[in-house]
Amino acid sequence: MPSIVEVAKRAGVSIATVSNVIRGTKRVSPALQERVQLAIRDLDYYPNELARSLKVKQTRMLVMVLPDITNPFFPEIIRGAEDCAFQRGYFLMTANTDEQIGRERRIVSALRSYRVDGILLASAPGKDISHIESVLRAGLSIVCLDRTVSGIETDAVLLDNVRGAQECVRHLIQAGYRRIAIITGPLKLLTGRERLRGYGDALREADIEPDPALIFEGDFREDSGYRLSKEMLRRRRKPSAIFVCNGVMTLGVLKALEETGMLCPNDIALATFDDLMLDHSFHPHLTTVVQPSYEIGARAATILIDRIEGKLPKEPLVVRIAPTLIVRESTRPRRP
Amino acid sequence: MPSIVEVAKRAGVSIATVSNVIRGTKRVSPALQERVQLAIRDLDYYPNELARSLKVKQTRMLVMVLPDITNPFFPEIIRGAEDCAFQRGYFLMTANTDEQIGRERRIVSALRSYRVDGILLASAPGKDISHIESVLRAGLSIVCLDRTVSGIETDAVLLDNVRGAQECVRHLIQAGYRRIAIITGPLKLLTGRERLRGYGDALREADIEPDPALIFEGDFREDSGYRLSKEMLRRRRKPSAIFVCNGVMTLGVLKALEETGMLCPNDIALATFDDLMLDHSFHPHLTTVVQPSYEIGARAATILIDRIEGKLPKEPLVVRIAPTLIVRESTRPRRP
DNA sequence: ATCAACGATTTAATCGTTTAAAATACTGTA
DNA sequence: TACAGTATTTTAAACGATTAAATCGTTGAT
Repeated sequence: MPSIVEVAKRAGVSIATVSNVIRGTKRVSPALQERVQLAIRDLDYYPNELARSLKVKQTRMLVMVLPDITNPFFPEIIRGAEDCAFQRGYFLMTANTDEQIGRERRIVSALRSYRVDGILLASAPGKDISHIESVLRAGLSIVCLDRTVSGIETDAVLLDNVRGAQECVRHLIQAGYRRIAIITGPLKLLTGRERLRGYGDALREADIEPDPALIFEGDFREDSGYRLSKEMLRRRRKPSAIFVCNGVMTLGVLKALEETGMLCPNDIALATFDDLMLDHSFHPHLTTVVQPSYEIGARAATILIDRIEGKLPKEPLVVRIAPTLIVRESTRPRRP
Repeated sequence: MPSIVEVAKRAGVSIATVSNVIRGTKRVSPALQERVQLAIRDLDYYPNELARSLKVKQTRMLVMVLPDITNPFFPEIIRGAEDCAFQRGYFLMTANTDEQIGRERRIVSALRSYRVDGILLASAPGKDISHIESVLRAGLSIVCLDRTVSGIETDAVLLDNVRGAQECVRHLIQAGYRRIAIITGPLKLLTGRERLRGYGDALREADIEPDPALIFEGDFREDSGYRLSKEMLRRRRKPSAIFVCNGVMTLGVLKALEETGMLCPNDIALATFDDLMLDHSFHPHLTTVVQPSYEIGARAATILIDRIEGKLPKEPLVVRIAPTLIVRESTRPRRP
């Protein structure tokens, strides 16, 4: 790999001149520009970003750290962030923690050593968050995504979970359902707690006292959706509707329904978070709280870059994005 | 961010000593080791990987460049590669090209400037592949994944597409289907062509002449599955089975089936590539050619790292991974 | 003709590491 | 006590860029 000195030599100029024509920092005469460009072509020269970053102390590199890349909810977020980053001259990549706080630590440490300019983080649950604290103290910018890291104040882009859940459950109630079960996310996750809160709010609003026997704590993975709904369908007093707090768990619920031979919405109604692609294939179509994923990603990247470039006031900025409720057949109004 | 000189100062030693205790390159006395470690703790020092990489000319950074992060086929590949990379002391991230060769160019160029050690590439289709050629000439290692870049010789990990398709179609024939339609991938992609070939092979093997009217070229996206199957179901002479060449297109096919009111497998049989999660929710369960995605990723990363470390002979290494056919209800044997 | 003023170019210091080579400290032996 | 031979530590030169400061040429005014 040729370096700037080889380009300079070949063009018969100093390395400063080469640098200036590449970056356009200073005027250089057309004649020299020409020669330098030619040398660059000839040698197939690509500036060494490591050296540049070392000198100017910024890498223009952003990384999104995600807990579970197999959750189809995330890819659109990536695209939104990527597009935004590119527009503003940054480069975005993705890393994956598998919901393990240990891996998250490792990755964040590595990113710190690589001196990336900023991190978009959907943190894995866990109590030891010292890696985040220390990286923040070191001056790296972090924007939280989808979930916050509890006990830490940063910029964040979050869904308005309470409202999303509330509207959805409210809709179920209006459609005539009363015994509404919920399969929540992990309650150590903000997302999990907030959606549960929205559920409770909607019930109380309609003077229904939330029944602890109808609240099932899942973990956002398919299997917990399967297990928990299996369990609830085994009970004598079954719910008339289930509200599932994310799309992946819903896959498990569908499997359980099928196995128990229950039909939706006649035997039981179903509403869910996250619009996976399965609304096309599963019959009936599911009533869903849809998150504007692309927008969430784009928004988070915007804030991150603004923060990096010092365009934001000191106080952490927390943005809540509104979800949309899409009503489909799986919650058809109940015949009285 | 403190640098090595600050650590050295605080510990009262030279920077060389600090470097030596961090990297363990040379013996240093326990006393000094102690002092240095302490200084590192106190200052919360993280070595600057940019400086290190600049000096030693390697970054230990690998990047997987994917065409479509929303295709659920890829995430497991990422995990396989990630695990392998980590084990061997590398760091892996992901970038996304959105199937646009232009974006791929940009990303690959950026990676080149960042001096990453290697790239795992599932290339976007396109004729201008000069960016790949030039990056290879520069000595960067690339392992192709899922698809090759036509006209270029590199290491590659590919599915045995011909065999996968062939076995699947053979199974359809044995189950009594004769008019078997195929929805292929884009034929400019190796994957697309090979699966079509397997389809043809299986038919001819059974003395059935492939009927051009039953061959539909899709693009691996959901919409093409929908459109093409809509079209084929409008025909007077319908096929008795459809073989769909990837999972995402199958979602479209299912939607079309539902809209036209056709039932599977009674009205039409269905077999597909890629086990998306939908086998739980869609009834009946689909006969599927399953790719061992995790293994593909792990294998590709292994080869990449071996190549980087010079453990491989010069000739490009091309590995074919065998898929597995899982027979489910969607291809139930036909009643004669 | 002289010289100030300006524009174009080069020189050289710097970023934070690694690592050969030099310097220093320590050991045991004669 | 002196010294060879190690073991440990330090010095200093890279790596490949950026950029302030110095230098070099031109112009144009006097």
